[in-house]
Amino acid sequence: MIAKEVPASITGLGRIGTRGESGLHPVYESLACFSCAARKSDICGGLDNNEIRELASSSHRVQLRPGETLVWDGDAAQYAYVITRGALRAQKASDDGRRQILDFLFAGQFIGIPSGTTYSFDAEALTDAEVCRFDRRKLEELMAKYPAVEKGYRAGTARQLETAYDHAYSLGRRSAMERVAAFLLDLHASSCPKTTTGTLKLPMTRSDIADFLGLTLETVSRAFSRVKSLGVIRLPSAHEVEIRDIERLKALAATRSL
Amino acid sequence: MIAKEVPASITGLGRIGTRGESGLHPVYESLACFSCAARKSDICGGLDNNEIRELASSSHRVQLRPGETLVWDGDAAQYAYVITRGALRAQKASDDGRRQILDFLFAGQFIGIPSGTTYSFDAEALTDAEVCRFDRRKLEELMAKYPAVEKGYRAGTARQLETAYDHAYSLGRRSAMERVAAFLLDLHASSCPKTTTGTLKLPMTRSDIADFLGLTLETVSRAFSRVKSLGVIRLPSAHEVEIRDIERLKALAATRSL
DNA sequence: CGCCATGTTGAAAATATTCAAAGACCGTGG
DNA sequence: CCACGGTCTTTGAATATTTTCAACATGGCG
Repeated sequence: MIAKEVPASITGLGRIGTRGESGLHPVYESLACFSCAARKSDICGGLDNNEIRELASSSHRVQLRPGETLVWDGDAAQYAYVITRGALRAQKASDDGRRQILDFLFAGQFIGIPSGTTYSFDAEALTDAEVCRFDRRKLEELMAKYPAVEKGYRAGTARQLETAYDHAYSLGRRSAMERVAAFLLDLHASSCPKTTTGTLKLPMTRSDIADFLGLTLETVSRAFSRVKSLGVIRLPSAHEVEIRDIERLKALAATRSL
Repeated sequence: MIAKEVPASITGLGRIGTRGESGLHPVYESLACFSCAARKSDICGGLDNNEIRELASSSHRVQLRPGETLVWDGDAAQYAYVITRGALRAQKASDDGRRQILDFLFAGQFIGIPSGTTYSFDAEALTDAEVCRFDRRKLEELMAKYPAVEKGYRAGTARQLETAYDHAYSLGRRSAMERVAAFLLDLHASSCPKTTTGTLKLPMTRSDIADFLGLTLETVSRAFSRVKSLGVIRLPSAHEVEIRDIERLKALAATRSL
């Protein structure tokens, strides 16, 4: 399965007509970056509209279908990516079929920059998604040239480490109920898609959640039902969660019993 | 408890007499760095003997007693540290007394550099230990001036992330037996102290191991006994582990049953 | 020599998993 | 538009693993 690629420099909302066509009058040309969901992300956020042209000139938009794998754990890391649309999961898989999801990734987050030479996880699309692909060599040049990019990279890496450490605490020390409650709170605070009324739209399955929380899908489902029966959340559907009492949810996320 | 501090620039094995005295003839002056266990570490390893003087001039050696805390989770990160002797644990603690150890740290590893503004864990000495303290501001200057330092920092951070991801896999998806086996293999491959015959000298208690592996100390103790009874390790004492059959240990670390 | 922290082992209890079955949802094609 | 098939979710009951509670052993250190 080959992902579709479009140069970022000619992809943009300022254009009328189908994506990717060219030859229009320059006044209609608009950089995809200008309206990109990741415009304020760690990597792109530190550059002004002129500087970002340089970044865009060495980037391509890549389209992903649900289930499509963007990078493989252990592969040589030639590219770095910034997610511009949709959701992905970062995961470690073992040959006996077990899987640990490390994080769910949404627009603005980057993949593949910190590792020295190889990717340290699989990254797979949960939904239809779009990423902006950068050549890592070129990105290193840009980091050297624009300290803001370097700084953004560092901030992003620091956040990834922090996320990983909090996750380790959950996996090692929290009960199933606490993990599920904490998961919902994290999603709530993240850039996970939400309805206008604030209801979370979960792009992942119960099995994904289970593999993220170190549980089975049945245990996750039971915990969801339990939190619902306590009146703390509503479940309009299996993939929609309305948080009705965030304080009690916080209590559930930090209390060993119940 | 205040840790003792000694300027790194006048601490060294080339000196005769008590640590920290000054005024001797310059020919006896020897930089502590030259014989430092962390000389080849990520931060210091990229600098030559002349460049390292500049690094040393803004560093201090700090002595730690067992149980002493070097940095606190959430505190403003003014300093970065490189471990030069002994062992520390990096951990997350919650106010209800639960604790998750994120990593055991030995000579050469650094603490406190990636985070933007605050430390992301407690770092506490397991043994008598010594760390080399750097002002983070100064270190940032050095990173800008010497790309090798910057590169070492990135390599170190990438390794920390990789370690965290592998740990998440263990915590979320491995059985108690697998975790203990994998832990021993990791220690074996680490810079954890060993006897001349290769026997591991564990600087941590069963309780520390439990809090690292997301288990109870009883479960860890039972797993040690089990691996021992299988003839895969010997336990000359509770804190010494001799690996007798590393292939079978690897099998134990990757097999769900047993 | 004895004390206190640490480690080991056993039995009961709690938590999560496994196996199983039924229900809900989604997209497709008739 | 509805029926169909497959996937995902929920729930129940039995089982397995780990934890908890408890007792005893060990070992370092005054």
